[in-house]
Amino acid sequence: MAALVTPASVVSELMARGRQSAAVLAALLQDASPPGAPHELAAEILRCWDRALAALHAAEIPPTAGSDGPKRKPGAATDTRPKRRARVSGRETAARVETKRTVEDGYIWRKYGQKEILNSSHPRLYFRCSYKHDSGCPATRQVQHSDHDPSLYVITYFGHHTCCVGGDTVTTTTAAEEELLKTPEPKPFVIDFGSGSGSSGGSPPWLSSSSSEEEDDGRSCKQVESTSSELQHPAAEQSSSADELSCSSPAWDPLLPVCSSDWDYLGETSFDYITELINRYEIAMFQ
DNA sequence: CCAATTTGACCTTG
DNA sequence: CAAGGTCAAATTGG
Repeated sequence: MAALVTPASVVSELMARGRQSAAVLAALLQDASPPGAPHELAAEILRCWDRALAALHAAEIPPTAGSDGPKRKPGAATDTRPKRRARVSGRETAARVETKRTVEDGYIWRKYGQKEILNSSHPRLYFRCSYKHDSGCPATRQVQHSDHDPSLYVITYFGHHTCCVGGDTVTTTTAAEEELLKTPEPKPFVIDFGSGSGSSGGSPPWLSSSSSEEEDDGRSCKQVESTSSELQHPAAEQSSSADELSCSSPAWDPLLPVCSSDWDYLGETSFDYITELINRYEIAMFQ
């Protein structure tokens, strides 16, 4: 695994980091300034990262056996079930998030399973993008109580959204979610990005759909990953106004000129640029 | 009636 | 073979 360091993997990781930095930036902006152009710009940057990552992964993962390659003998048993997907763990990049509530990430999730996990006292819930069938969106996520801190939920994202719904078009929240979204108090959350592969399927946390008792209840967000810990700052509680946020803007066009031109502009310096912005906000907020 | 969730069974991987 | 991931029929709610 670690042996293979291909240019593509490096790019992928760098892009993932950039995307996550953008997420931090968006969160910081949300807390540091009133709604406006900076927010929109941050959101667009975020989506650009998402799209780029999705495109990159589409190119990386050949469509060959990627889909449902039923290795199984067709007439096995009596079931009429057409096919089953191989498990994805370990193969795809995953972004892990620990949160005290079900984070809204701009996507509509549909629960498709629940499983008791061996070394965990709580079941794991399985969600996939509601647009899986419409758009073939491969994004999935798993939600589970944290073992160490039962008040935390560990959300793991797999795959990237290809449904173009992220962030703005939708905001169908379930009743349970709306309850959750009513928790207005801003609390600090920790974002710690990095990790080897952490290209999150949609970390701008905000929409989800579920009603299971296992999944929702906290308030603040705490995104945790493995590598760096330098990106820890108090920031906005981001999900409480998710619906207004996402509904207000027209459907985002992933190919808006601002994206492509900004890409060219940012180029190699984007990380430094974002880092500098983050540092500035960090300094400002700690003063 | 339609759509989302629940839940048990099935399938793949290690 | 056990554990984890996914499917889809049944159930439930709007």
